[in-house]
This record gives sequence, C-alpha cells and structure tokens, in this order.
Amino acid sequence: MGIPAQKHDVFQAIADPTRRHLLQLLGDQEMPVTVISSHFPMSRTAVSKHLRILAEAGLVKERKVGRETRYRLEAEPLMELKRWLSYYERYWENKLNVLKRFVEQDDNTEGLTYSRLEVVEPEK
Amino acid sequence: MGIPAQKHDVFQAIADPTRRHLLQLLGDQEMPVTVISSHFPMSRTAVSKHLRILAEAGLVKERKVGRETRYRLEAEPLMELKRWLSYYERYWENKLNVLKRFVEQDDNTEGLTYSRLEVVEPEK
DNA sequence: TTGACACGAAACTAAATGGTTTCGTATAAT
DNA sequence: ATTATACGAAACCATTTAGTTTCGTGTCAA
Repeated sequence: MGIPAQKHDVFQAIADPTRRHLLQLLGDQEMPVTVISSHFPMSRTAVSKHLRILAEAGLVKERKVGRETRYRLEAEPLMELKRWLSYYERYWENKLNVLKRFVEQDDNTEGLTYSRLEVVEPEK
Repeated sequence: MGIPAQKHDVFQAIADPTRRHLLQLLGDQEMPVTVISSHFPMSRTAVSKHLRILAEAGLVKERKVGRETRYRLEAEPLMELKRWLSYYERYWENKLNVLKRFVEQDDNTEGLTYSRLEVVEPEK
C-alpha cells in the first residue's frame, strides 16, 4: 500500500533519444499513436512501448478517444530532475570552487584520510 | 576530425542510480578508486566501469597520482541537461496551459489534421 | 454485417548493460 | 629484491533494452 514501485523513473525515461524526441513532439499537442509513430523510423509497436515507459514515469498521459489512444506531455515529473540538477549548480556557477579545492586539498597530501560520509541520495 | 563521437552522453550517464551516487560523493573531494568503491556494495572493478562512463560523458575527471587514480566531479556537462530542462519549464510553470490546450483542441475534433512539424532536437 | 482501422499483447531476437572473477602491470613499501 | 597495493583489461554471464513480426480485439465506416 505504498508507492506503486514504478519500474521506470524519470532519469531512465529521458535517457533514450527517441523518448526525448517524443516528449518534444507531444508538447505541442495531444496525438494518437499512429500519428505519433509516423514521425519515427520504427514500427508503431516500438513507439508504443516508448510511450508506455514515459507513461510509467508520469511524463505523458493517455486518453482513449474512440478507437484511438491520444497521448500528451505531462511535464510535472521533470521537476524532480530540476531539483536534482539544482544541487549541482553551485559546482559550475561558483567559479571560486577551483580555488576552494586547491586550498582544501593539496597534491602532496600524504596519508590523507577520506571521510566516510554517510551519503544520502539528494533525490526525492 | 570532428566530435569524438562519445559513446555515452550525459542523459545516459545519469540514468543509473549508482552513477548519480558517485557524482554526489565526488562533489566533496577528489578520491582514488579504492576509496570510492568502499562506499558501494559492488566490486572495485564495477565501480571503475561506472567511473569510466561518467568520464566519457565528461562528468568526472581523472588524475594519476602515484599508483592511484583520483577522480573528481566535473559538473559543467550538466549544463546541457539544464538547457534541455529549461525548454520544458513553461509546461509546468505556466498554469494557463491547461486552458490553452482546452481552447486549442476540442475533444470532438473530427478530422483534425496533426501538423507534421519538422521536429528539431532542442539539445546541444 | 462486413471490412478497415487503431491499438496492445505476446513471442521472439540482437545488442547493450551491469555485474563478476582472473590476470598483468606499474608503483610503493619493507 | 621482494612483497603488497592500486588499478585497468579481458573474458565471461545474466538481465534488460530496443527493436521486430504476428495476432486478437474493439471501434468506426460502407
């Protein structure tokens, strides 16, 4: 009775170029599968599978209309990505990091002990 | 003599939880492989492979120091992700999209033709 | 009611992925 | 000089992924 233990997360979902392409296409308007697949150099079934993966990650929503299934973009789950990314922004936004690293850590550090930090996932 | 045709891109690189974990760990300080792998429930070799993939995507840099290879985070390639993401921000930031979609497209649209847009990847 | 269309399910395949163990080699320590 | 350490390369393996073709079913059109 918890989270549906979704098999595909946002990170995985956007890893594939075809799926990123799909997201872009569906941003403009809702479309049925056949129309969508006409934009791709692969079978309708293959596109359908990609759509399923995107749906599992919550990135698209489907709606049955007559005999067709229309898909549309659902961008909200990308916020998780945004959150994740924001954590790393300081690493490139703050140019002083180069100096900071130089000060904190010397090349000749003999016997430096590395902290065994309890690493907590910054995600979700 | 063009782009090195890198096998792994940023999207793929961050798709794996272990690799995201690695990025987080290496944000704090540079570390040699053995120390890094002590944080993971898998062999040093396995971790080494993940590091390689991250390196191919430009997300970590390695530096040889004596007999060890030290790795550090290189966050800059994440900017590509940020750019990609920013494209989709309007979809969740602009609450009016719901209305917009409703106006542009009706449920009873018979014979609606879907634009065959030339879809250009917003990436890179 | 018969046929065409839209779609998902299923079975199958090749290749990629994520992991292992074993081994060779370079460097450091004794 | 010998031994121990740090690491990557290679070979191997199971699972997942990304694609295919075939088939069944529901819906619309003639």
